[in-house]
Amino acid sequence: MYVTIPTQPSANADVTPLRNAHTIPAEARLKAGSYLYFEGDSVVWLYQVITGVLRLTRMLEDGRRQVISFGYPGDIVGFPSDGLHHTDCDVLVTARLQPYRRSNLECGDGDPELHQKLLQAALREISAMQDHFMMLGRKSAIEKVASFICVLSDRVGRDCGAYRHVELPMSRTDIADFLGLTTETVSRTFTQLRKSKIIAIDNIHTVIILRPTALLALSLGDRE
Amino acid sequence: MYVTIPTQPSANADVTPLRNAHTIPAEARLKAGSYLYFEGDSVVWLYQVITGVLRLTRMLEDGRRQVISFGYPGDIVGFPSDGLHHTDCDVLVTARLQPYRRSNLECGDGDPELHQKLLQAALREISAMQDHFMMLGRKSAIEKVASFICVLSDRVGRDCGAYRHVELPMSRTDIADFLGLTTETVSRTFTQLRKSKIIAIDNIHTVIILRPTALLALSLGDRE
DNA sequence: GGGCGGCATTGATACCGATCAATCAGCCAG
DNA sequence: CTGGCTGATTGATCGGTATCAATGCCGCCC
Repeated sequence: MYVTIPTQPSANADVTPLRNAHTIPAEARLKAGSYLYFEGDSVVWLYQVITGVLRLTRMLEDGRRQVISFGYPGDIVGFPSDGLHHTDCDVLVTARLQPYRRSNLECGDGDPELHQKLLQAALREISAMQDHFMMLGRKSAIEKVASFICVLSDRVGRDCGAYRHVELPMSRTDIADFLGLTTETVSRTFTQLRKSKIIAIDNIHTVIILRPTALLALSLGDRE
Repeated sequence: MYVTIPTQPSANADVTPLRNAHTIPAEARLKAGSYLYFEGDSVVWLYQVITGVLRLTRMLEDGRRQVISFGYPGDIVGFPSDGLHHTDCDVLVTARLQPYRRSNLECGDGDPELHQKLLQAALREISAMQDHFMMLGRKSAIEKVASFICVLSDRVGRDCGAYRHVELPMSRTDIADFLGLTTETVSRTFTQLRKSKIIAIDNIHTVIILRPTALLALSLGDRE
C-alpha cells in the first residue's frame, strides 16, 4: 500500500487469490513478528496478502529507516530485481498469504493467466510508487498524515454507527518512517486532528473519522 | 534515472537496443521540447533512450510538481498501468529512442526474449524507486544534491583531464522538483559545494567534480 | 548595441518539523 | 498491587529549508 492521490472510494471487498483453483502452493499463515524475507535474499516466492498486514522496510547504514510500503489484503509483495529482494518484509498482523512462484511472474509458460496478473500487479506498483513520490517530496506533515488515514479508510475502514473506524496496527514510528517524518511530528499531527474534531482516537491503534470531508480536504492541501 | 544508493561506479558504456535486429519499429528521433506522451494517454509504445535526456513529471491541481525521473540512455520509459500513462514525458535533450510495442511487454507471444527484457526492466524500476523513497523521505538537502551529482557522474560523467565533468541539462527547478526541494535550496547547495571546493561550476549546465570522495561521503550523510 | 525576459543566485526572515528532554499510559512480570 | 519497560505524547528549543524579495546573468530579438 502506497499513499496515492485519492480518487473515488474503492470497493474494500474481500480478496480472492488470483487463481482459486489449482494454484500450486497452498495458502500460508504467518504470525505477527515473523519475517517473510530479508534484503539480499534470493526471490523464490511472491506473496499476495489475503488477510493481515505486512511491513516492507529498507535501512541505511547509519540507522535511518524507510518503510517502503505496508502490505494490505490484495497487495502483492516480493517483486524481484535481479532475482533478489531489496527490502526486508515482516508481519505486523498475523496474515494469510497466497504464495506464487517467481517463475510465474518471470515466464508465462506454466500459467499464462497468472503470469499476466502478476505482471499487471508489478506495473500498477510502479504507478502507485510514482504517486507516493509526490507525497514524500511535496506534501506537508498534515497532508501526509491526512492522506495516510484517507487511503487506509478506503482500503480497510469499517463503518461503525455513523462513523468510519480505521485500524492502525503499525507503530507511530512505522508511520513516521513511511511518511518521511519523525514520531513526534506524527503524534503531534494526530493530536492536532483530534483537537480540531476531524478524527477521534479510540485507542492508540484505532482512529474514528468524524469529518471525512475535512480530512480529505486536508489531504489535498486545502488550507483548513 | 532515480537516485539510488551508490554502489560501485557503473560502466557508463554506450547503449545498444534490446534487439538490434528486426525490432519492429525503427529508431525515433525527438527534438528537445517535444512531448512523447501525456498523463492519461493510452500506452502504445514504450521507449528505450539511446541518446538524449527525457523528463517524466506529474502535477498536482494546485501546481505543485514532482519530477518522477529523468530518462537517460539505457532507461526505459512509458510503463503502463491499466493501459495508461501516469506521467507526462517530454524531451530535455534531443533524443534517439527505440520504441517497443506495449504488447511486447504485456504478452510474450511475439518476441519472448524482448518480453523478458522489458519485464526485467520494469522489475528493476521498482527496486530503483524504492531506493529513491529513502532519498526523498530521509535525506537532507546536501545529501540529496550530492547523491544526484554522484549518480549522474556514474551514468554520464566524462573524464576531462584530471577531473570528471557532468552535464546537467535540466533547470534548477527540475532538480528541485526531482529531489523534493526548492530552486533556492538547490542553488544554495551548489554554491556551498562550490565554495568548499568539492565541485566547480564551469557553466550553469556543467559541474566539474574536484573531490569525488568528499562528494560521495556527503551523499552518504557523513558529517564531512 | 540596448533592452527585455527568463532563469539563477543571493539575502533576509519566517516557520515547519527535527531534536532533545520530560512525563505519561499501557502492559507485563513478579 | 507494584515496579519497570516500551512506546506515545507533550513541551521547549533549534535549525534547516521554505518563502519573499532583490539582484545578477545571459541569451535573444529588435
